[in-house]
Amino acid sequence: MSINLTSSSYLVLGLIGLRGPSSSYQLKRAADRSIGYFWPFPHSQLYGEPRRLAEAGLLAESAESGGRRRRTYSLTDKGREALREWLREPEADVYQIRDEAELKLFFSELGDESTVRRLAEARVAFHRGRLAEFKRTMDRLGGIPDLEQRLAPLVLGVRVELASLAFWSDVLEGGLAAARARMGDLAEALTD
Amino acid sequence: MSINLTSSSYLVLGLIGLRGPSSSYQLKRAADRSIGYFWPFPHSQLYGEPRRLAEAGLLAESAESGGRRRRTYSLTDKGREALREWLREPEADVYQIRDEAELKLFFSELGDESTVRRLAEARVAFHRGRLAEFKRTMDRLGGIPDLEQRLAPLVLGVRVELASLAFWSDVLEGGLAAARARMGDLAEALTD
DNA sequence: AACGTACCATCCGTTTCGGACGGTCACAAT
DNA sequence: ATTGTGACCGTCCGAAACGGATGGTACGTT
Repeated sequence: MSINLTSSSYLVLGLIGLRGPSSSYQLKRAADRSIGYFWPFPHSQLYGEPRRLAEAGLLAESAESGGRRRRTYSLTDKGREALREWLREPEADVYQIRDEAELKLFFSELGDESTVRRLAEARVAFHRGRLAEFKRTMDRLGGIPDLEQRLAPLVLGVRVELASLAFWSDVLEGGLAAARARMGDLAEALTD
Repeated sequence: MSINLTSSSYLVLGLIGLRGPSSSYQLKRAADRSIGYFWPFPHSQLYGEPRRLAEAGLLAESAESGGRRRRTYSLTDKGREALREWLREPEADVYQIRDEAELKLFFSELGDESTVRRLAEARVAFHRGRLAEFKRTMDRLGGIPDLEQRLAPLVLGVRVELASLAFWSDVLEGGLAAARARMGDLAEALTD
């Protein structure tokens, strides 16, 4: 009856904790607009995982209405407790960045001379796009009070995106050497 | 005979392109110290993928010596061409961040009041550690000339890590509101 | 000769992925 | 009334990724 919970399990539990009773589709929608940026999650998992959690007693499942095959899940006490326990632990095991652009950058000496410049152009546009998306979300949620926590990962996201954008802009303007020169003081950051 | 090449395929091709003929084990070593930071890659793939690429004619395979089951792979012309073509395309399909800490941050309102602070403490230490690692690598490679390209992803990594560290430090010092206030000017970045 | 340790390769059960497919509902145009 | 359309919704399944367990080799040290 006891299953092992992954970060993805907690994503599901947490989303339901924040939203209240939800169907898989609603979870997918909610994830796409928020935490999906920091934890990619294929929609098919949003159907499988809740079922697993329901079997383990962490969620309550209620099937529904006529032709619709929709199921609604809600947190049980056990589920809420599991979530709290996870949050009590400040450890975060998973931290992964997977960026094909950095792959191309690393191998750029195997291409021609325009490789880096063209890559930088594309990446400046890309990160601008992400920032614009983040801004839209922040503007949409900005007015609502007591949202500091849900906005927080977005704030971190913006700061990371600004750093990436600055890097690629520097590459575009002054090449790799410039991007390195404007890196900031590493030694200082380490001794504070 | 034609297989579909993933980013991971190009990681293998590229690594061999940079290093010259290499065994799987050498690739694993090389990846761990460099590009592995930006493209997680389980060691078992470093044995399977080259074989696949050899079957497709992109790598040449040479088995070796006595008891050792070691195989050495080198780029064929076809492999080198595939790599160049990939580099010619500035598009980068994959960009994923997967950070369990951001998950906990997003759901922090479901925990107790100390959740965010404790998380921030742990994360400051974590990102300091990553920066220290990056610094060691940069110092080790810093002296060698003509390494600008291979250092570049590391430079981006440092800049991103500095941004993350700054975010969590701000949270620690002034809470989420402070972290948001010191976010930098989003509108400005978007209009440049 | 025995030991320790780095080096090296494979296997295999499990999880994740993502796209294809198929169905339902509300509403509007015909 | 019928058809159309687009959003809504759920499942399946083959393929790929994952990562830990296992087991062997080379080589220097004691």
